[in-house]
Amino acid sequence: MRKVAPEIPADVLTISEMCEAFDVTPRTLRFYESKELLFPIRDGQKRLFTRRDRGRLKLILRGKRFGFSLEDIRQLLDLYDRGDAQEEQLRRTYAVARERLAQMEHQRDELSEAIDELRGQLEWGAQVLASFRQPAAE
Amino acid sequence: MRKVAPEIPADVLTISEMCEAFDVTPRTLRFYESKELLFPIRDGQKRLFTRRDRGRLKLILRGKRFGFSLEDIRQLLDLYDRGDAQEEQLRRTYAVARERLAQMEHQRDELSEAIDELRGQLEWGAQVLASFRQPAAE
DNA sequence: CGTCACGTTTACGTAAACGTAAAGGATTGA
DNA sequence: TCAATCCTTTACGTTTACGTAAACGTGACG
Repeated sequence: MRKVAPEIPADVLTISEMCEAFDVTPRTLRFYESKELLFPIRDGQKRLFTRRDRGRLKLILRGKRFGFSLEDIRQLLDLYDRGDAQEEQLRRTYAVARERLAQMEHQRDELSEAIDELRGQLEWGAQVLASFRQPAAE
Repeated sequence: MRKVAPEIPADVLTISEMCEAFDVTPRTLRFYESKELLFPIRDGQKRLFTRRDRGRLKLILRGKRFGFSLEDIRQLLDLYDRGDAQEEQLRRTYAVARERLAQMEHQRDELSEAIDELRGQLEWGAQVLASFRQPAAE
């Protein structure tokens, strides 16, 4: 039974429950904690992840999908955290996000170009392969 | 003056000429040689890059634009090299390239999704920012 | 002869985001 | 009490594509 003594919020998850819930490994959660992205409370030795941690992890994973580095994410999270000077913080977050968006669009465009070029090569390859089957008529 | 003695082809480039021509660093060229992607000949200590090396480097750089790893590129280059069993080799190269194309398209699609999602967030952010300027009418 | 300029080798460093192993506490059920 | 889980910490390993530093060779020029 979980110790009832100190004030441990009821809705906390153990590390394995967290892993289950978010499909990550324990190593990942400990790593994020070491990087100050998460701040689970302790029940003796054990980590207990609060609702706040779950919210943060959700944002972290979303950030990763956006291609932000963990360090970027940490900074953004810290901005939300402090909650003071709301407008200025939001403005900065907004700026960072816009920059990142521009990067991603650029990356997408380059990728698209490479895809087109590679498609061209493939077409050529396909024709050469076809010519093996049907030796050139000329 | 370059030693005239042994049979050194005339159209070779020194390492710095290569760097100039392809906009890479010496370290890169030595690294590629160590990975058996390039095979410059030697004039004493010095590397001399032949026409063949230049052709290979061109392919290497193109391969990198396609997002192939150097190891992938090495294998493909080796296939071209051996030049035997033309059809089978080409077929395999073709297969590898198609696979890579699929990967790239997938990556592009994911990126596009993330871009759209991020755009949404930005729009939201912009509105919140606007609301700071023009306190909510309700 | 000294000293640039250019080249060489060897080998450790870097970045990110964890993986993986070792060794050991703590709780629980049989 | 033994063993099975679950958890912990510490710390080295992985991957890729080079960067960077140290120490030295070689040839040309003044």
